[in-house]
Amino acid sequence: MEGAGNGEQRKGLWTVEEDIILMDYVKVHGKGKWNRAAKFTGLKRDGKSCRLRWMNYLSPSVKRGAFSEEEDDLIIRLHKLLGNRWSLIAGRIPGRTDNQVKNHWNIHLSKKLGVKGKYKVSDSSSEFSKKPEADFSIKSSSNDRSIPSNKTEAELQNVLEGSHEKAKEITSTQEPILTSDFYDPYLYAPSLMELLDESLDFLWHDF
DNA sequence: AAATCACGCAACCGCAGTGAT
DNA sequence: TATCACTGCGGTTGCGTGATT
Repeated sequence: MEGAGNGEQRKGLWTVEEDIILMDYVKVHGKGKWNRAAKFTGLKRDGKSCRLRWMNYLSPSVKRGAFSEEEDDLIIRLHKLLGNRWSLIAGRIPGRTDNQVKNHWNIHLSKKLGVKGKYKVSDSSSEFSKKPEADFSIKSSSNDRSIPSNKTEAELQNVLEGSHEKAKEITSTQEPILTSDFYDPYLYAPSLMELLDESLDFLWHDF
């Protein structure tokens, strides 16, 4: 891979200078091709590191600061439904990354809920507690936000498909909340979040 | 004031999936 | 069709910092 012949790779925390270099690169070339970004900028970081730094920290869509009660509540409920599918959960919480959600869960929420064992989600605690054999067959167009398959799959699909249409309606009449570059109507329409939240409610009573 | 501990966050690692050639 | 590069994800680790002793 890249970097193999590149002598020493820097590790650890990013410096301000590195951040600026990476941000400048993204400004000009856009996201993606992170390995090339690493080469092009001369950063002694590999592509994965550049990507992670951007996604988790530099991206303007990343919300900093403490999690709100609403976010906590949403995470708890989505985790109940989806298990440790952090990217999926984060995808439903505007401005939060999977890393943030994961950390927040492990540090705060798992304690709060008395979940035993770091990262462990008991098999029974999550309806969709992952495994490859499960049919995560429904894919959204833009990303791997697949939806677990089980008896509620169709319902969930309806929720999300309906949400998609509603999102278009909602977002077509309002300004994007965040920069267009990262704008995802699935995620950033507050009305949609409420809708999704309400729509999922019927799923919770089974748990 | 120094040492220790606990917590929180950022970053790394390994693997799997996907697309391009 | 096979291979490779790239991306994304979840789990884990390491470091910085504030609190406590």
